[in-house]
Amino acid sequence: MSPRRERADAQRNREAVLAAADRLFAASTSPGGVSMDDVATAAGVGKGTLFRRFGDRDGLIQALMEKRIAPLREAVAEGPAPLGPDTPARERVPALMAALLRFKLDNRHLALALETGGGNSPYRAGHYTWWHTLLRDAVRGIPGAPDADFTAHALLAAVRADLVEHLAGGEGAPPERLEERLEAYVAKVLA
Amino acid sequence: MSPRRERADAQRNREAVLAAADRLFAASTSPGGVSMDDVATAAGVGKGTLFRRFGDRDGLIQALMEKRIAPLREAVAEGPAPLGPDTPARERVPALMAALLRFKLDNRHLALALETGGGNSPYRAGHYTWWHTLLRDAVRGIPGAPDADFTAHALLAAVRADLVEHLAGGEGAPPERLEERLEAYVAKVLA
DNA sequence: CTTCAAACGGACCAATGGTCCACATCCTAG
DNA sequence: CTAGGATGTGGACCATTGGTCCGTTTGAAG
Repeated sequence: MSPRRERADAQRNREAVLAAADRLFAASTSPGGVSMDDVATAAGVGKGTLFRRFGDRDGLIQALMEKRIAPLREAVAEGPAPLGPDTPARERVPALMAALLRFKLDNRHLALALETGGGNSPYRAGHYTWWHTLLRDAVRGIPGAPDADFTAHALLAAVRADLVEHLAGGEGAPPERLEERLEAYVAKVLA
Repeated sequence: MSPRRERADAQRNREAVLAAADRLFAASTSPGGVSMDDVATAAGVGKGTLFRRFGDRDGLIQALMEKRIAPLREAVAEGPAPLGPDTPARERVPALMAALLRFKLDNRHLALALETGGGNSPYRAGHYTWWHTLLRDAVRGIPGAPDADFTAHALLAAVRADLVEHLAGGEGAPPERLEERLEAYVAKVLA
């Protein structure tokens, strides 16, 4: 039952891999430009180690993402308003969306890697389900909003990594402008 | 200047490839399950021919898509209301969205292949740009709607192939239900 | 120090998108 | 009808990449 603490070298390697991967993804323009070999090499680790730890490419990216998003997740799960659970729905939904957008802006490379990564849709990732459930329940608390389940999906779609990348990266829209536009849009949906 | 008509065998082969590819994509659950080799073999054609004609995987998929969507495109560009250009914006936007959703439902495999295909985002495909411009201009005609450019992006995001697939395929939502939900959502956005 | 489960690393594998070019086929000029 | 150049063909070949395997090394418990 007691899973016997992680070996010291294992831990060191895990962190090295995570760090290297983060660096590489941030440096590359498109996630596809970073191969698992690259990551292993940059981390000074064999491929076997890499795969043993993270299972597959997707696992690595998810681990990376999880680490980065943890603070936000916590703020949402048990923090104060306007993100925490005690916030009135009307105020919380826009706040959640704004936070998500900001996160994706700040972590474009990772979000992109996660969402456009393998052939498997982002909709199966636990990540997505978590946000969807959260948002859906929040939307439910707003009278007059249409079907909460679908609305949550549609709202999340509006901040998908590649769209954000297209708007902020491809076209040169500054973050604030995007935030404004999203805010207005969300307001309209919840009106 | 006159590009000298396409050779007869070439045409025959092109059609064979298109047909085979369509069939294969329709049959496979995920687009990744269909390799270029598969297509070539199924079409009774060499790989060289395949690539000569369509350039690369993406080219093939785009050609396929183009063929399928042509009627809808035409109906929108020069047909009668509620899709054609003479439709009042208030009525046209929902109609466009409904038509797009239905199209994606009817061509799930293709839409999926196109949007989740290569590492390149769907946002660079001429396909997307066309719809976005169209929708943006239509939204502009509706007083009270927020920023038309962003709204168009957000609305299109709500009918992205993988989301549609997730809702209609993964969960078992019947098409009509989806259409209703989308309609209500769009109405809200344009209210 | 001994022991052994845990971890390592890199050679190896299979799949796949894409290229190349010797050869076949079509079309047209004469 | 024929010849010859343009166009098209096919499949061997290549490079890359995610992922596996297993003989060797290493950390840590006793």
